[in-house]
Amino acid sequence: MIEKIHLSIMREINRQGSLTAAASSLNLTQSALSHSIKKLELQSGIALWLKDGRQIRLTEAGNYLLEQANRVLPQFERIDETLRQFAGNERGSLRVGMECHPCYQWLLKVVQPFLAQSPGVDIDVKQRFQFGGMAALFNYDIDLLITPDPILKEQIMFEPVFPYELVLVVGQSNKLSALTQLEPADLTDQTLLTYPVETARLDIFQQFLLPAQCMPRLHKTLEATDIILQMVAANRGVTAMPKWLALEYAQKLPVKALRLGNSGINKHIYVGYRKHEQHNTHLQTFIRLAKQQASLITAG
Amino acid sequence: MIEKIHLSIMREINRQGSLTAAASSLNLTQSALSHSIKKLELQSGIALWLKDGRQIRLTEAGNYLLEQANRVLPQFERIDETLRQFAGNERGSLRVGMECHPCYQWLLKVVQPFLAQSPGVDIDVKQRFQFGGMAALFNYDIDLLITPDPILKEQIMFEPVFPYELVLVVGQSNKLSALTQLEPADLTDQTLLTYPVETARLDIFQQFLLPAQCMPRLHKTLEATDIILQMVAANRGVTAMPKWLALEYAQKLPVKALRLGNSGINKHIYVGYRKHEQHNTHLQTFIRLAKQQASLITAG
DNA sequence: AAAATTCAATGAAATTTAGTCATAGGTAGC
DNA sequence: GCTACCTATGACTAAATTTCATTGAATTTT
Repeated sequence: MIEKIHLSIMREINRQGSLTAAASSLNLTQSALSHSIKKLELQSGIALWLKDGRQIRLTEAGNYLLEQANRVLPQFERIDETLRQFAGNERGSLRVGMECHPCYQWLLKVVQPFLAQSPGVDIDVKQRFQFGGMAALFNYDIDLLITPDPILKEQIMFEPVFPYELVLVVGQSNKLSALTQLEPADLTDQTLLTYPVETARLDIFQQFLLPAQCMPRLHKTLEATDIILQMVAANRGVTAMPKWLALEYAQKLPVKALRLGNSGINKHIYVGYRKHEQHNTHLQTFIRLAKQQASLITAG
Repeated sequence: MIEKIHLSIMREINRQGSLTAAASSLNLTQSALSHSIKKLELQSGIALWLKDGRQIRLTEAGNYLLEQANRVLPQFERIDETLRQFAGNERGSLRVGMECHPCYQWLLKVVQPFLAQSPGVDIDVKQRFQFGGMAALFNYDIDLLITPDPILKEQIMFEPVFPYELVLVVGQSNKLSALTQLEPADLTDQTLLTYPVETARLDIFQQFLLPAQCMPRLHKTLEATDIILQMVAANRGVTAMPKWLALEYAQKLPVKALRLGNSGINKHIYVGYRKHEQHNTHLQTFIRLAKQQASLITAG
């Protein structure tokens, strides 16, 4: 069986033109090389060199093997180089899971500087999970989970990244837009638009409507944030979203952000990761950039 | 540095799902494999597997290396297979040199059965030599030389392949076509068409005209046999070629073959090869087929 | 033409490397 | 909690690679 060293020998003898020179270039004695090639030819059952006196000429088979050496060896060299990059943390990938639909715009603002800073590191964003984000984190389907609802577990570390207030967004022609602050009962004759996830994961239900045993007149689900906002602007319904995002939309569309309850619904976005990976450089770089971006938003 | 064995280990652990199974599949003990991978991870300075209890999961770097293993190892397997073919004489190439222009048609009839019989062996035909066919043979530019003029040398073996008579081909409207046999003087008012080689290599000069101190009225050279024959048919000149080839053309064109001198010019085509390669299977196969084809022609 | 130099091959010895054995510590399943 | 199975580890061993010392042959130099 041909080994890598055999390919190296073929290439080096060809490059150097003599056994002695090839040997020293391979950090071997001439004797070792002589033994090696003899064994190789014996094992493969075929002459690779024609030796006339001290002249060395490749046989056909030898020439073939040389070609292969020049083809295969660079592949090993690239593997070595890439592995060195992995070891030096210059290469890798970060699989980010998102359980926070409206955070997508913000995530984009984190990904950009991250990619610029770590040229060898790829980012993959997943938004659909068969058994939820936590399971995906456990199963190594993702490395980082962005969620407003951390679940405390022994193995998983959660860090708050930025605080936000959940507000209700209504169209300017909606009668509610006259108010500055809402009570649960205000929604009973409204159409509520949300992402298509279980109500258990919608804070507008969990923290606002259900405690007061109120329900909206109608609950419709939509995939795309932009479309939801268009609907709200047309007064076809109302929706809940982080205040910072609502304010962004309010600049472009005739919508208004209203506080939910007396003191508002205040939450945090968290990032979670497997505890034993807390020293993963890429992970921490990402979190640092995420916090940085978050502070820009909350400040603005 | 990554070695082939490391790639094999990556692939086998992935295939088998456990160290123990991979070890036995590699004909190693579990211990040996454990030692190996530990050393590999230590040397490359990077974890390739995450081991949680008895579960094994690849790290990113490990996954990368696995991909490379699945890409590179098959290349080794192909090299091994090809080398085995070389060793079993099922593969190789034969570089044939030709110093006999009209033999080309005949060569094609030899090449065809050869390629069919030896699927792994390529044939390369060379017709132009910087320093002549013998030098090419010496320099390993060709393995076999087909020539009507063997030069006896210590290192080179020549074998006659088939006898032929050199005849003059004239157009049917040529006045010579009335004769059955020619004397040198008959050509003094003719245009002689030959291949563009030195007259020293043209038997019509060496063996017929020059001994009688005769010369044709005009000597024109042409590259292509077919064109020469067209010219002869149009009575624009005469040419010399082996009788068997002349007869083939006589069936398609209005030309006639005439004997040169009393008993004709009788020659042989020879094949020459380096003496120490007399046991080269492909060479001997080729020569056998060549003789076979020759006997078909001389019989017909 | 002789001498000196360079190169490759070889056998024996030495060294390094890889592999085995025996064993211990865990985890998963019953 | 028991059993079966898997991995890790240290000491030992076998095998392989490499070196050393030497020889013979081919080139080059003198």
